[in-house]
Amino acid sequence: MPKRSGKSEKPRKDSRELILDGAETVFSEKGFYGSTTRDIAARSGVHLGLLGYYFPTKLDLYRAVITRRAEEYSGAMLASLHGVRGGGDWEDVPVGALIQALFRPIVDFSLNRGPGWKNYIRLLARAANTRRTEPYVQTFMETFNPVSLEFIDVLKQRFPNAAEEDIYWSQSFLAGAINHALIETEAVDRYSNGLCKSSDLETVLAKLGPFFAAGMIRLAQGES
Amino acid sequence: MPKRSGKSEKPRKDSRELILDGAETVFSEKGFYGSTTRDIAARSGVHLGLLGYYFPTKLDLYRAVITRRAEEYSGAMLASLHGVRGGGDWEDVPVGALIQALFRPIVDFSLNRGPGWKNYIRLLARAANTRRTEPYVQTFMETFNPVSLEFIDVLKQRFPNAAEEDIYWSQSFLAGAINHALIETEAVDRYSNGLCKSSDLETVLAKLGPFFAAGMIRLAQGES
DNA sequence: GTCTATATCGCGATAGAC
DNA sequence: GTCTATCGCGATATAGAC
Repeated sequence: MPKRSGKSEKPRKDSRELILDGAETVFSEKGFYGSTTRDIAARSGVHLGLLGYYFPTKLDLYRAVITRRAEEYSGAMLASLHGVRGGGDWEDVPVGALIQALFRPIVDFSLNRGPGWKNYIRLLARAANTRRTEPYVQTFMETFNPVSLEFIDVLKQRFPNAAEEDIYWSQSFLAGAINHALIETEAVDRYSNGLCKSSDLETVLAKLGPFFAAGMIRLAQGES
Repeated sequence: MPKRSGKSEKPRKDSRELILDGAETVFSEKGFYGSTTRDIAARSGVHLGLLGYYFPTKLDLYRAVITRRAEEYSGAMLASLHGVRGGGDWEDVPVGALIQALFRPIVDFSLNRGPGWKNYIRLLARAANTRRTEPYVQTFMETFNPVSLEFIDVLKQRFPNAAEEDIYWSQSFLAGAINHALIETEAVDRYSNGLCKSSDLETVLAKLGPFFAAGMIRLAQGES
């Protein structure tokens, strides 16, 4: 072990964790190709050569960043989604509440769990908006597709009479909107002259619930 | 001029256009940082050094790709948007028709005007989902922000009693959804096992109109 | 004016010294 | 476990061929 010789030494993060933190920051800001390993090494405060020791390739490093927090994150989303059901039937859950339950952990983790989580979530939103042919999104897909599929399954139970394709399109529209918000392009900040802030995820969640509930209900009624 | 000596010679594209075509293709698939000038040169069928002759930097090339089709594209969107008004009042235009009018040229150009346009539109959708701090989105913003602002202005007239911020959030959600669709991540293809195809922009447009009309109406009613 | 060859320098990756 | 040296590829500036 690197930095823990004696018993009462500072429990300082080891190099591997420092690298993951730095990579998380840089990848979330610049994307996979826009990030350089040299920049990641500098921000992590470790020597460049060490990256190759812990993570043979840049792709391995990216995957490790995704994997590190994946279980805690996807678990929180699924728990929150199923928590809103209570003991009853999915058909009794208001659609807006259902949507907000799924995304509540995103907002909480991004706002209240420190910059690491905020960076992580932005990194994931970037990956979600990337073509599936890119090799670096494979790990993201394998890890988080089950969450999306679970949500889709819940939607099917919530709208048992809706056409299946309308469920899929609804989920796609919703995913696009939330990812756009999580990337924080600051487009809405500019258009609104600061009235709306893309960093204000609480407001995003508050608006997103009724907005997409209305859209889903309309589509499910077959009015397309 | 490079390749047109006589009168009856084949009107072959000159190198500059070939480079722009190749760059459009590569940028739309891999993004700015994921694309290499060598790849662009190879796909354009020109020598690498020629890129530097016509476009000093990769950024200049990217900007030129955006600029080449910008006027025709934004003009078509604005014309279609204002065409749906007819001679009457914005408040009389159905919201779904208004949304579909804005995006109708996107679908038409992407599906019926050749691969160059399809690539161009995907490239723009990528840029729209990129943080505004990235230098390479500057040209995109300057060129297409007026279109978004015009649409926002129309929405304000269509919903004169809505809170301003709800107009901005509505536009943001809509932009996120359409960009996600135009990037064609193929996420919906996988979730639906091929039932829905992200390349099927006609269906996207058909679903998107009623879906987002319902969302906007709900938000405009103040039910957030 | 158009195009090619080449050199410089930063980046990803690796073998090996300490 | 950490750092050095180095290689091949990336972006790009330049000299000069046509």
